[in-house]
Amino acid sequence: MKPIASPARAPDTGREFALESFLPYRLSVLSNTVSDAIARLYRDRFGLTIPEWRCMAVLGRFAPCAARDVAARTAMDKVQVSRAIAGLRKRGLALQATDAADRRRSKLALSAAGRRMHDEIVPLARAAEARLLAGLAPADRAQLGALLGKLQDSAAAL
Amino acid sequence: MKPIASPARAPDTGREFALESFLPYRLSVLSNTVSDAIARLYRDRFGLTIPEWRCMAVLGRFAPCAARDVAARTAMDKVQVSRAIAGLRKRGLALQATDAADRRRSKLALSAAGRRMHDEIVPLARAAEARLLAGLAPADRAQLGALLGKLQDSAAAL
DNA sequence: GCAGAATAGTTTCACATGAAACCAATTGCA
DNA sequence: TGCAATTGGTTTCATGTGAAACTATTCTGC
Repeated sequence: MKPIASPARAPDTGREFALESFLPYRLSVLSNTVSDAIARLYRDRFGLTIPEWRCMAVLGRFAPCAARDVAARTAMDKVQVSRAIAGLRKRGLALQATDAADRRRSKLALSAAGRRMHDEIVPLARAAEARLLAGLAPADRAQLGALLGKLQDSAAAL
Repeated sequence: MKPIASPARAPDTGREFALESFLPYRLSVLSNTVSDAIARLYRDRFGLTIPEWRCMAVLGRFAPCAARDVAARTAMDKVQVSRAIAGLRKRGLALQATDAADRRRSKLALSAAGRRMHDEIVPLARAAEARLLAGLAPADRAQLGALLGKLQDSAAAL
């Protein structure tokens, strides 16, 4: 039997359960395919993991802010954020200070080197996204965004 | 600062990089949200992991077949399949024999108990999918399927 | 027909990841 | 005021996961 190139999209007969057209499965496969490609880019060119990149993206836009704010904006938990920030700091890409107003909190920001890397990655990330969307007409893209939003709301309510 | 309930979908200004509207990020968050909900269902009610459920779904439809066929149809690698099948066998849900025509290959199938569990899960899985799609008109659903297909093709080509 | 390459599947090992424990600081309220 | 509960963040520990090694079998081509 030949390997199956990409998840087939056969119509479901109703009687048999067709995994390949089951939405949770399709989302998982798609997300993994995309994440693998993106992760390779960040890793090979910049030595970053996806959690590190997410933190960098948030700090690039909202610094200075606390780790809990980064967590809220990246859909990661505080442990993931703590480790990702530790990784960025170890390479001199992020800076951490304690917030004087509330000494439990940290004040996080990108270093100059981190900002440079961030500014270098952003266009590459946009380009990868553009390749992903290349086959879609502008109206399709808008529709896609709306549909993903609705699905996210339904999924959160499950 | 308040926690952010679900990934916001603010329009991108172009200058700043908006993680929350970055397609790979949105797909990852959505897929994780859905997978978590689905995984909880399988685990709490049936003690199955998602890889185990995927194998069960494929065996329910295509048995008897070899592990490599299961791998091709589930987008998992052979290690994941091996472990998932081991888990199913340990609980008497799957049966394994060696293929007489090619003694490297295995002949996998569901046991009677495995078939019963499968037939019990399928309607629940369909119901969960239906809840996920509840907010979408039939035309939207068709459109969603088409868009996910195009994205999958582009992503595989990255 | 046999030596080397390829394939199917399992196991091992090292590392990543998540849950829970933990420390420090702040808040709430009796 | 003071002390229990909460919050922010890190660390520990136990488990899950992936890459590579390994075994067994079959294919290839000389």
